Formats: sequence, C-alpha cells, structure tokens
Amino acid sequence: MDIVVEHLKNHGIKPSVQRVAIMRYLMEHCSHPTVDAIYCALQSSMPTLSRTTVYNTLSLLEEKDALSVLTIDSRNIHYDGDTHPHAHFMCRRCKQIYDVPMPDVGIDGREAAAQGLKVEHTHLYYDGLCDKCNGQLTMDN
Amino acid sequence: MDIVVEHLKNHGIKPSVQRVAIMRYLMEHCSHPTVDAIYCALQSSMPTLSRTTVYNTLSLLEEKDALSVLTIDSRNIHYDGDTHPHAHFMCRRCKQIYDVPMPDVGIDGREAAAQGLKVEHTHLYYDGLCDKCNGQLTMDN
DNA sequence: TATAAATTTGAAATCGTTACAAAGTTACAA
DNA sequence: TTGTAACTTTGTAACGATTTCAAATTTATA
Repeated sequence: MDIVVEHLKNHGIKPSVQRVAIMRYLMEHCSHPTVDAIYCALQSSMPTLSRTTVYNTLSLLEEKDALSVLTIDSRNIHYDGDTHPHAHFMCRRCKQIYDVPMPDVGIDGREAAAQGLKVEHTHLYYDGLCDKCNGQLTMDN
Repeated sequence: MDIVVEHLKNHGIKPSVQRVAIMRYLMEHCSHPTVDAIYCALQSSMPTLSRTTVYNTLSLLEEKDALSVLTIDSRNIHYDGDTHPHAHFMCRRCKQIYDVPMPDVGIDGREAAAQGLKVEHTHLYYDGLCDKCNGQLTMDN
C-alpha cells in the first residue's frame, strides 16, 4: 500500500485526495515548507485546491501527530513531515531552516515531568548564521 | 545605579523612559508576556505609550540581546527578560508557559557547528499538558 | 437510491505586525 | 543659551497570515 496513505491511516486520518497530496508533499520534501509554499506547490497539479483546505489539513495532521510543527520562525509556521527526533537551526539572515542531529545525550523532559508537566513534544531550536551568510557578512565588513 | 538602566547600557541601548519601562516590566514579571500584555500593563502609568513603540523597543532589545524571544507559541510571540539559560513548557490546553531547568548535560550546539552553522541562541521547548489541565481532562472523560 | 455525515471551497473578517510620515525629544556645536 | 541635526516616539494606515463561516461537493451508510 502507498506509504503516505498508510501513514495517514496509522494516525487515524481518512485519506482524502487533498490530505494525501499534502502529506505526500511533506514526506517527499525536507524543505520545512510554510502553508503558502505547500499551497503554491500543489496548485499546478490540483487547481481547485483551496488555501483553507491546506490550513484545515495541516491542523488535522498536527492534532493527530502525523507531522511536526516548527515554531522556530516567528513570522511563519513551518511544517516537517519527518517526525523522527531531530533539532533545527534557522539562519537569522537568509531564514533558511537546517536539520541538525539531536545531541547524543537524551533530552527526555524529566525536568518538566518533575514539576508535574506532562511532556508530549520536545523541540530544540538554534539560530545564528549559516555558513553562506556568515561568509558574506565577513567579506562585507 | 538602577539595575534596569544598567542592563540597557550594558547592551548598548540608550535608556529612554519608554525603553526603561518596558525592560523593567520584563525583568520584574516572569510571565513571558506578549506585546499586547506589555502594552496594556504599561498603559495606566504611561498613557501616551504607543503600541508601535512597544514593537520597536522589543525589536531593539532583541537585536541587542537584552531579552529572549520565545517562539514556542505559534500564535503570539512571548518575551522573557530572564536571559539565563532555561527551557520552556507550554500547555497545549491553557497556553500557559512555564519555566523549566535546562538538562544537566550541556546543549552546546556542537552538532550544528559541525555542519558549519554558527549558533548564537539555543531554545529548548516542550509542549503537552500542565498539571492542572491534565487533571481536568482526566476528570471529564 | 436516498439521506446523512464528512470534507472542501472561497469570500470575508480578524488580528498581530509593519510601514511610514509627522511630532516630539535629545545631543551637541556655535 | 540657541540652533541644528540626529534620534525617538507616536498614530494611522497598510499588510499578510490565519480563522470564520456558510454554501457546495463528496463520501459513507441505510
């Protein structure tokens, strides 16, 4: 069976055409797209697709834990179809988001649990300058 | 000298009346306020304060690293006057943000540095249910 | 095949944030 | 002190991401 359809079913989501298309886009692109990027990318193959459907679907996928929501960028929400644990880095200049391995030492949220908080998701974000932008800034000055 | 004024000067910020008031509010309140919360809170003591000034000032304080910007909530940016390293937890139900100690093991961003990324800030976020909301949900069901 | 339930759609509204230009304030040189 | 330039604050308008909502469409079920 289609791995995307299977993924949706595993998370209790009925695989409509739109939902499969959006989830497939996320699983095949590691670019951490925004709502608009997803909408524009699918536009050509699905001319009747509505922006609202993209919003609705992403909300559903989030609720069912079928994707990861990145709040690293305060201006736009980014989505990640890769739900394996990994950290993210965003360049403060070009705004690109990079995948970064999680530290070897486990971050298990025990400090939160110790104060009665029930942890469901953990996000590790870095920001700074990527290689490219750091080089350009160094040259400029 | 006033600790707030000193803090601003240490970060290369000229301490205007508005800037001191906003920075003071952040340093005296650990509630991770939003722009609107800060604006409304200072309204009474500074009737002429403009929302734009709050936005401008917070941008300046961010740029000069005089505060910490929390992007844990995708709907609203929260600000934290406490720049000592610590993690945050947001309850997915009541949206309250809690301070959590950083894990003992250092999170130093070496995995990012290893791929040429220059890390300037690190953010560790958890989400889930706080004690209160978890109890209420358990009772309801 | 009929009917109900679920899903999608597009337009309008909402709301946090930014742009911009005018008004006010501060710093500094004459 | 006074004049001038630089900086800061202010309010309005614009912007843009997201949500609301009701109608249209599709899917499931009796």
